[in-house]
Amino acid sequence: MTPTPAGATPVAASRPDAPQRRSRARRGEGDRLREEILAAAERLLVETGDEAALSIRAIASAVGVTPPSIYLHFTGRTDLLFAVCERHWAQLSAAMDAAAGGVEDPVERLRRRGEAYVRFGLEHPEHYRVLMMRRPDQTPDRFTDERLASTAGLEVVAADLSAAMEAGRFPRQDPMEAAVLLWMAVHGMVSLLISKPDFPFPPPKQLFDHLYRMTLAGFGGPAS
Amino acid sequence: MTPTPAGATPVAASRPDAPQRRSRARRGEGDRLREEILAAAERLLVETGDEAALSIRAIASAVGVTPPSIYLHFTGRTDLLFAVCERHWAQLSAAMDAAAGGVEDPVERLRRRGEAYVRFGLEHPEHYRVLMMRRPDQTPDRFTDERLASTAGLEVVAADLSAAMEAGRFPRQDPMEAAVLLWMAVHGMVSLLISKPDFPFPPPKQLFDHLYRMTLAGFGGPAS
DNA sequence: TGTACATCAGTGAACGCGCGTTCACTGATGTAC
DNA sequence: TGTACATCAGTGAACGCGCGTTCACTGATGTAC
Repeated sequence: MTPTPAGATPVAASRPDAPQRRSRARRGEGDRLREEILAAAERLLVETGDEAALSIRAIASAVGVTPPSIYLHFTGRTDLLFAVCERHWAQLSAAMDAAAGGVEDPVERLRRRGEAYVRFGLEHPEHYRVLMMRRPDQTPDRFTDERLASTAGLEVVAADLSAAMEAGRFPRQDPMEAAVLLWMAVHGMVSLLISKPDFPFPPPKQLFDHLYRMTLAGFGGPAS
Repeated sequence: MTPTPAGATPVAASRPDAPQRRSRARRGEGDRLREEILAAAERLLVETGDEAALSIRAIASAVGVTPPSIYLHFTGRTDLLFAVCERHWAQLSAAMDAAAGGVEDPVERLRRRGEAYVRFGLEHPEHYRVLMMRRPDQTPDRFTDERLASTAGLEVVAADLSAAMEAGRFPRQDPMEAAVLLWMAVHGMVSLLISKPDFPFPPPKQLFDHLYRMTLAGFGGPAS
């Protein structure tokens, strides 16, 4: 994911295929290992699709290093796990911002953010599971409240909803609460599709269109 | 949960407080242990709120029996775990049926079923997690498709939606797909409330009312 | 330019833990005679 | 009514596993003199 940091002079620098030998970092470059650990953990998460596969030993062996080395950069497994999560949060909200970028119409902005949210979830199911579906006692406190709200983009959504209400495109109501409901709707869609992949759901695109009609465009008149 | 089966003559029969000693079952009553195991597992699930607490050893000790005894009635941990789940499915759909029982108006029926669904989820968060949020590879095949659909009550919801459409109370659309969307909406609400209990959500009742307005009652006109 | 030395990136071996599962067994219970 | 015996509900001890984490260590790298 992250490109190899510049200055990695050694020849056999961590090839993802043969993670057997790893060249020791040079004097000031101890942090190189930290990045490699995070990258390997990320890769393991994607490949196995199971957060449980991120054991200290598995990660160490994926990097080509012994387990104790992990502790040079992380205080323990939990710390490492959340360092990985940290990146996912940024990705999700960045994906939504990118999708809405440059669009003026507030309803269309909402639609695009919703689509991006669903797409992120379906394309990174295990990331989404860690972010949004984890047991709360396995989620650190700093990943709640404002952090969570900004990741889901609640303020932005509420602002677009307000604009839509101003323009008479959406019935007047508490924009923040409506934003939460929209969040719950897309979350329900993503998490159910992730957890029950064998259930004969309609295709995601069709579902999302229908959801959009039922919650946003459908207001004020029957669906087509 | 289940009452002690009749004929349990022994004096110190499994008191939930002091599960130390357990009287051996009489000759034909080997199945008594099976029930006690299931009850203990259920109790552990509720008390700890963590499915991971249901280890063979923990359950055995809760019953007052040694670990190998479990294998007299279950082929392994997985088998036992899903035997416990089996009961939750029945509970969820029974709760919804009870809530809608005797109500004629289809929209009101939908509302009551939705409320019951949310209530079940919030009152039994760990049950709900096992039922609906588990990794698919940790859920047995027999818990998908028709089973899942009937637990969520999709057919009944679709029927009520059809009736509501007939009566002009809801815009015409594919009732089964709309039922799936309503399922996703309540699921999103329940699962997010469960996974992020510290997030400053509005109170569940208010959320559900708003959700109901946005999806069902809100169609055809602005919310109050 | 050469050498002693501090620093720093890691290693190797081991710890204790709880887990699911197995196997050979025991001892109370009921039944056949 | 009394006794040998088959049955059945469990037990006790142990297995191998992967885990997170620790501790004392090594050996290459750069720096001071």
